[in-house]
Amino acid sequence: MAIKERKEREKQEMRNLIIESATQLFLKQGYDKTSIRSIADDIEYSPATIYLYFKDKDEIFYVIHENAFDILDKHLRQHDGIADPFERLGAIGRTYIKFGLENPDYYDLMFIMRAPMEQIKNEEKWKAGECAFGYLLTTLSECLEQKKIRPAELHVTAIMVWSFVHGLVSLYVRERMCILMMEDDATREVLYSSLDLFMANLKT
Amino acid sequence: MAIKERKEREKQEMRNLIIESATQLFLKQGYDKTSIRSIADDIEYSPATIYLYFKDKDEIFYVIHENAFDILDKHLRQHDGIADPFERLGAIGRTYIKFGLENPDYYDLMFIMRAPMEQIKNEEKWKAGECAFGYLLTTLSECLEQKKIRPAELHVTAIMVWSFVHGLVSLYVRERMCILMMEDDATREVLYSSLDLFMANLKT
DNA sequence: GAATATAATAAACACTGTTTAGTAAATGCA
DNA sequence: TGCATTTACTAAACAGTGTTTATTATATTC
Repeated sequence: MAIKERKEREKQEMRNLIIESATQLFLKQGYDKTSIRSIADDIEYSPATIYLYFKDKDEIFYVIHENAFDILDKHLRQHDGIADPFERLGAIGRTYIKFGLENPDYYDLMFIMRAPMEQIKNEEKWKAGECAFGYLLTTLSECLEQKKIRPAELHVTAIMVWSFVHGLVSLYVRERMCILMMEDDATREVLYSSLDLFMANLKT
Repeated sequence: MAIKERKEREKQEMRNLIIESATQLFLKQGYDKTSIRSIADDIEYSPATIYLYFKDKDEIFYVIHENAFDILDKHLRQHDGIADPFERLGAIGRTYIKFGLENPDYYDLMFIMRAPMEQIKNEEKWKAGECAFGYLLTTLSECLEQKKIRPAELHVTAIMVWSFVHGLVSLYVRERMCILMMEDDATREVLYSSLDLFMANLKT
């Protein structure tokens, strides 16, 4: 019965085709403008076909969402080698911000958008997200252990750090940094200087 | 020619009627579900009539957006009496967070949503927003003058502070704090503890 | 080869924001 | 007062959206 396996493979290939097209369109023109019909056009199938492979639009973007978390995770883990946890924390922070500025659409989908949240709240609660957040927790608990930062409850510290970098990126991504009335390059410099100041304040 | 004045008044009344209805619907069911047709239904006029008073949906929500900034501004200014700028800063922070948690839809419209941003970028650049941000700048420059906080460039410091509180509120409002896997009350407590920790780190 | 299961789609449904063409009432002027 | 003009309003349409249903053509099973 190799036919069933082939069918399964073909089904997965079709799902991949849809995800690839959706990702490409999404990164090119954003979530709202990526309609089911535009994906269907792109892969040269009818819109209804897409619903044979995905429950709804959210399910498609939940897969992209998961992929984005994998990419961020790879970026952050590249600092695993840094022995000093405080230095590692700084590197993670810079990389997080860099990821957000360079992949605003991914960042939006992961941490700002409301759309595919129904999926996220179910499933293995934040699977991918827990991973990156877990990495922050481990790094911070090392910092606390070695008294590199002010003693405080681990989760409170983690939320403080995450909120700060998320605030930086999300205000930038959603164009609220225009209040600075600076050129884009100057604005980005303020962001990174702001991270340096934050880290200086954090240090014991 | 009192007729012209009456007509002008009636026009303004109609605009107010639309805004009131839109605000009420928006706060009850959010931006996306507040359609032009639902507003029209509510005020018992045809959808096309609304377009005689507002250019498009964005223009309606830009007015609500402005009103929301007025409300936030009033909340923040209530701490004008606090003489010590560092204490005042803490009070402003708490009030900012409280406003966000208690008015998530207003907060969303003001600092997260993409929708009525076209309007904001034009007009008297951030008029209302500059006001609240300006208040933060004054308070922080007093803190710097009196050496209550670590010396640093004013705008860098302001962005650090704003990003942090915005991060807190926006992660909460867009339901990313569920990563803590805590009850809502406990999560809110973490937020406020996180503010306390941030302020402690900020202090010289 | 006939019966069944699978894959794909055209067309429709119920929405959305917005525009256009046409109607009825209020106003300005003689 | 009577007529022309401006104003206020709307029904209907347009071009989209996500999603569902009924139907057709193909592939698989027996």
